[in-house]
Amino acid sequence: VDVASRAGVSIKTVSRVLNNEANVHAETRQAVLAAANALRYRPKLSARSLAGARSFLIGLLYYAPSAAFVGAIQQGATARCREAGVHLVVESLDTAPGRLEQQVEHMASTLRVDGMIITPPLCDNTKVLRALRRNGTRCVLISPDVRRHGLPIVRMDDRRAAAEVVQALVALGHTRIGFVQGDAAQAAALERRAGFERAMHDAGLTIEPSLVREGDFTFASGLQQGLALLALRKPPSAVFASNDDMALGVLAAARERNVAVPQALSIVGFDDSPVATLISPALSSVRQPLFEMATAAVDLVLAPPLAGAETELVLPHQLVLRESSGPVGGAAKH
Amino acid sequence: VDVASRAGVSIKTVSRVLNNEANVHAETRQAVLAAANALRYRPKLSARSLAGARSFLIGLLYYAPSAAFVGAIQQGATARCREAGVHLVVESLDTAPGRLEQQVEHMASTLRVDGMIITPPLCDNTKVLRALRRNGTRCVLISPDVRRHGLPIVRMDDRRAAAEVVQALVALGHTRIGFVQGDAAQAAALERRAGFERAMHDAGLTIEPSLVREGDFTFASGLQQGLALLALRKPPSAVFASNDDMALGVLAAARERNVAVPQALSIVGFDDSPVATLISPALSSVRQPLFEMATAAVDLVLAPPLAGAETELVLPHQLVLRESSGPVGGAAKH
DNA sequence: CTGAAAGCGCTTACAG
DNA sequence: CTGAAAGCGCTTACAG
Repeated sequence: VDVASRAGVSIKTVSRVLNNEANVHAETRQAVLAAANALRYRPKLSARSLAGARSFLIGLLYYAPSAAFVGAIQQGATARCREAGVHLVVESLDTAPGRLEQQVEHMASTLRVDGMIITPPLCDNTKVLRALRRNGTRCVLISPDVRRHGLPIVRMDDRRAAAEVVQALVALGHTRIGFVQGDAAQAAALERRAGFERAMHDAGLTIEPSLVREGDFTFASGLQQGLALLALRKPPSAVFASNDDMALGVLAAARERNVAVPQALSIVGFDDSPVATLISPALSSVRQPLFEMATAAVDLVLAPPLAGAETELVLPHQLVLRESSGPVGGAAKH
Repeated sequence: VDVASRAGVSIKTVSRVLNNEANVHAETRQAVLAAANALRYRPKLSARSLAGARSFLIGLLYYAPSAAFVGAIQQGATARCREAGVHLVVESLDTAPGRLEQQVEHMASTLRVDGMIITPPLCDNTKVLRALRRNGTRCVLISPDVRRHGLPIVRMDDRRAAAEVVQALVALGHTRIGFVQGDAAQAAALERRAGFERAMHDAGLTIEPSLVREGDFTFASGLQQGLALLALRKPPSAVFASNDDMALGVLAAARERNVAVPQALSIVGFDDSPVATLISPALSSVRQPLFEMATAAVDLVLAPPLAGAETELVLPHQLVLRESSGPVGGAAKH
């Protein structure tokens, strides 16, 4: 009202200008802008939200995430939200009681976010997704295992990335390449394994069963399988671990057995977690485009409702070769 | 309105019941609750916010934080917010343009959060704090360097924690204890150094200048100072690095010089970052009570406005001794 | 291109 | 212990 009277127009015109609507005379627009500026006027979100169809709030849903994941995702999400003039509401579900749908339902119905970004493993929780759908909440899924939800999806190509790791190792002369698989309950673990197998096959290499080990994404399992691999009569010259935690386990195994890395054993991980550059030798790994995935997810949430219904965005990853991998039978360090 | 008519009362009474106000007849209360339940009624936050004095939103302000920090803080903050029935809005400021006050001002005036949790280094940014104060936003600071803001503060005792590290090393028989300081621009770095010096003094040990090195909290500086310490004519038997990144650098230095850890060199870090248990030997470190600090910060934000004005909460840390530290001249591993 | 009116769904301040 | 009225600050739907 103050802005309107100062600019000599109606509040409706102020609303139009501030919402960048069409059909406002250029001069009128300037006058309103000037008045708003002079008065340091800021529209109140709760009023806009109550009267209109949008809340200017985007939800980000976590369930027991790792610190590195939260850190990377949120950097992208908050940055994009700031640019888009919306705010990011972070919700993490209680891991104790297990009535997840109910928690989600309550959250969605009181808060009325414009859309919600769902991270693993919730993006594969049918009940949670159904509760959200019932509520009419627009959802975007990040890296779901299953892709038949009919919801917009943002992910990377785990299979291809894994294949590229193998190709890089082959290019360094490795032929005996060990593989440590992640938790088989997660599709990413199987995707990475499939990529490993495909690339080995494409390179004309046989996959020796004893070189393919089953871990569970933990450091302990990496250590255990690393020791097992090094104890083989003919150990591998390179090990590709399905994530960084396990790669660090393999590295610890090599240390324990006095196997030089990368001279006698190359190690490559997956995730490019912060720790990769906090150890020596720095760990070769696959950088997941988490920042970009989060950015894209915000865009999809904000996109016209029908536009992205079947969208599946596959963002480019990056293989980062550092000190932990090198030519087979490599020269001494440095 | 629907709930009111179903329960046969006025909307005002419904409001009273749902807000847990006093002065409602027990039977009336039950009837309203039953009606609300049957109708699956959920109060709409934007309407409550517009009409009332609260927004049910708490802001969490970051500026270029580390993934580990965000992960730990947010776990605590989101959990507590869920319990308190409020929502956490995460804002990270643009690191590029530098008009931080303006960004903060815009955010606070449009969103109208009930309060804001400010993390380092913003909690020491006078301009940001002033912009928030001008706006009337209730602030709680996490681990500020300066403590004269007249604002509620939540922190840990860095000095005491550092002293405890030294005491633990002394208890293991160490007398030649090296110290790697963090970035002197951060008060925590100086606090930890002060704690180191005090404990050395209290233990009756002299501080040899060559054993006290200046790092900057990075892995590279830890590596560099670690190498310098090990190159001394009489190297230390233990090194206390002011954070985990630098401790990992010292560990890398020990590896490079073939110094066994912890047999020939004990190493203790600070932060207890996720990586501490992802390496071998697992890193001894000081666990910051970040989860608890976040929880407490939410409580302070929600507390009666005047109550916590001068509050300073110092939460207990924990020294976690793992494999990287051991008795001086320790026996072989295992 | 512009505006007057109604209404979003709650809480507040007041009366009884 | 309960309720009728006004109002929070915007957008919507409509008229011109």
